[in-house]
Amino acid sequence: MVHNRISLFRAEKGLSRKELAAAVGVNPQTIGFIERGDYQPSCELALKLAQTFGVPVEALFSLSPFPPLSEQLGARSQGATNA
Amino acid sequence: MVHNRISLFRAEKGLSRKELAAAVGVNPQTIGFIERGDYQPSCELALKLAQTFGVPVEALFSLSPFPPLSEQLGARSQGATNA
DNA sequence: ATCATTCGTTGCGTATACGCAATAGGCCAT
DNA sequence: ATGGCCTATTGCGTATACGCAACGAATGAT
Repeated sequence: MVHNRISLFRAEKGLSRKELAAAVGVNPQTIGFIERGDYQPSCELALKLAQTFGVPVEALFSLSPFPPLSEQLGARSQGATNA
Repeated sequence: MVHNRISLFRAEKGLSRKELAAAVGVNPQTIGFIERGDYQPSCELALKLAQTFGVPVEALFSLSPFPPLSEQLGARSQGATNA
């Protein structure tokens, strides 16, 4: 299964699904389906999405689950990676 | 259209299509179809291929054509990038 | 209370990614 | 000359990615 962080990046850019869909040339529903994992994109769409957000494909899609943002940004209080 | 450099990396690793197919869990014909652009892989397969070769997806697949190896490796004699 | 925007979902259609089996040609052994 | 390995291709089947239209619900602005 493929995990993705599209909604995260979309939120950061302040884009609606409609806008993101227009940017990569698909239907807004398609973005929704992909975001919630109903289906995974083609390689081409993955490249376009990564290009739109200015990140590598691996930052958007992954074969293993993404860590929560708190962990990745170096949270201290709850004791994660750097205990 | 999506361009790819699978055959290049496969040649470097000395893998047959059968072996590469086994490594990523598809049929050997599927590798052949993808290599010659008959169809493009899913995002999941692209991730697995990139993982197998130890490169980012963008090194394997691209929305724009890949430059010839000679150019990328800094050829001098025929006058390319660094004239 | 209306209206716009966003999102979730469902249904139906088409294109295509993939599996599997079969065939055929090139090349390199023996 | 036979046999293996690699590759190309074709045909047929299924799963799924996508388009499009429609509807319902939630939010926010006026």
